[in-house]
Amino acid sequence: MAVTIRDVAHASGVHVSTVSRTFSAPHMVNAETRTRVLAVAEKLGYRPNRAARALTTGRTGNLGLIVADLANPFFPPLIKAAQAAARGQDYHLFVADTDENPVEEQDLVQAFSKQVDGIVLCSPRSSNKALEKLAETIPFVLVNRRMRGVPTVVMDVAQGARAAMGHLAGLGHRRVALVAGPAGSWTSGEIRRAVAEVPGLDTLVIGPNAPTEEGGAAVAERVAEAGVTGVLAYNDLVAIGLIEALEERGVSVPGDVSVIGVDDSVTGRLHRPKLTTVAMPAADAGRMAVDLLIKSMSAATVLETHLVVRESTAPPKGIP
Amino acid sequence: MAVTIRDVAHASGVHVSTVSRTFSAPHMVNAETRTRVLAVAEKLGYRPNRAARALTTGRTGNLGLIVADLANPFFPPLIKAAQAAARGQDYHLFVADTDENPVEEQDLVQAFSKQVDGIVLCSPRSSNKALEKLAETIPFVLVNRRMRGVPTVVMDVAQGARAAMGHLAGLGHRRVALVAGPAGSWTSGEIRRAVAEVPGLDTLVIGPNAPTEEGGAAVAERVAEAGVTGVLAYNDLVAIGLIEALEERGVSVPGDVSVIGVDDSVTGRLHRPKLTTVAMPAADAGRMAVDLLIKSMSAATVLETHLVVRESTAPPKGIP
DNA sequence: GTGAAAGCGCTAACAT
DNA sequence: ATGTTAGCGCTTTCAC
Repeated sequence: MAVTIRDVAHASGVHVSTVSRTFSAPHMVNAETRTRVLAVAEKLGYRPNRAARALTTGRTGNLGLIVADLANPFFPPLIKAAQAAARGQDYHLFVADTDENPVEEQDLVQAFSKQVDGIVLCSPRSSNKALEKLAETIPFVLVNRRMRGVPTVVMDVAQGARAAMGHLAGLGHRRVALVAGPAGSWTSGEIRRAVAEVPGLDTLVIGPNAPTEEGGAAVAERVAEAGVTGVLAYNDLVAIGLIEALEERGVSVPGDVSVIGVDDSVTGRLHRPKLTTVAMPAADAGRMAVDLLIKSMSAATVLETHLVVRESTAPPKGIP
Repeated sequence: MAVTIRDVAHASGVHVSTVSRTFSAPHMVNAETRTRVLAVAEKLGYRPNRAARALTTGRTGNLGLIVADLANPFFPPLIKAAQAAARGQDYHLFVADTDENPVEEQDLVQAFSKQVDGIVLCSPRSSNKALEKLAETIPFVLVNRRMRGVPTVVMDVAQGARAAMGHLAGLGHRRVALVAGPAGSWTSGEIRRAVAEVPGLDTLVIGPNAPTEEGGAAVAERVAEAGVTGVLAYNDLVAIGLIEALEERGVSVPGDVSVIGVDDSVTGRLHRPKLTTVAMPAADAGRMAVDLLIKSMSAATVLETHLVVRESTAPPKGIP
């Protein structure tokens, strides 16, 4: 068994509460007692048990971040930024991956719920109903999913999608395809809705598809046979998978078919041909989500009051 | 405040211990009491508090995994495999990123230590001495770092590095460079040692360097001026950064300089020219590390006994 | 099969 | 400034 607060108390001849205070409210304990306790603690290798502390204080000092797929290059920049924001406010950030599985997603929220103070849920795949239930359990912030009553950070992908389709139209394309993302994805829905509004384009929607290279490769056949000359893919991975599979079939990109991705990931930048893509402010989203989470967790927002001096007050009589 | 075991006990007219048993030892409670308790718990939305449970049982059901940089494509496959292995044995896996910072690394181990049952520490950057101290706190398994007394999974990168240098020698290269990795990296040390043994090659060692594209790009000048015709880079990211920076300077790859990476990451496969690289069994490492960790945590390994029948036993007298 | 009670490691009033 | 006491939510003897 590890060394506890009690061992330290014994060894330094003070009470447990004094040891406790030495760590959580140092200014409340006599300087020389403090140094003695600290020395003993150091010698014994004492480490406060944060889980036990959380039991009384209700605060763990941890945040959770849940993503659909860590291997998707969209997420690392978001995670890194979230982490930096968390560290800057003295929180630790723990990450988990749902493998695109809604059940696992809900399970992970539960698993996190008593060990973190709040959760950032990125691109959730669960239904709104399921998310609403979870929201009662623990504070969370959603990224790329809009939901009534839950703090949210979304990226205006609709605007990007319209720009992408506009770019294709401007190049002279008329018959194009949208290779959509997975079923539970809010982003994919946004893109679908957005492209429907772009005039002058005959848009075939293909999907839902897995948000991976495999997902893109799997629809290459249909894209090649559909007679489209332009494609907007759900994300860079899908775009790349599609491009590679098209070229295997002798369809050249962008010679025969133009392809646009979404995310502006490192992967897309390194691919050849260099991928035209819709840039997503992932790092900003990560940072803001954490800031929002921490803000939403603070017990109450304190609004300033100010004194309005009118005519009901005056110096007491006798004071000129 | 969330609903606790006590609320459920009250509402279902039994004692807390019965509710506790309903969840942690269902067979010890009467079937109809159990269904009643379960129904009430469901209605109230009761969730066992795993942190509180951990306080008495000493078991959290969580594992931690710490990596130097989530954005390095080497890690996601490792993490995914580790996660699958953990889920398969009913553990949750929480991931954290140290940003290549040894202090942060130690800090994270501490932060994890009371909320997980064990930690997989991948490519640690801390000193052996620091790691030894941490190893007393909590069970952990090291990946790509060898240390006395700590379970370890390492990849035989030395053999891969020799093969890489052999490949260059076979192609006729004589003056080559090793672009090494960061200071704390065991892998980088292994590679350095390995390449020193390869005969017939005049090897310039450049480093330590950051294990990123920037790290590779930063040494392009030196590589170009060193008059080497072949390079082994610490990893794929460094190799790619180097290649891009060389080509910007008009040095063609592999026309003027051959470059080899390490990791066989997705990123390397998608880059053009397609990267020659040393494949690392990252997924295997992730899976094995988790298996090893769980095995090392089990209180004791139980060895089978068997009965050896010799001559000291016989039927009782009177039984023919 | 279920209840009573102690205790996991820690913090937070309340005393002194 | 320090000690006392009562829990936080849960499990686990020990009785009955």
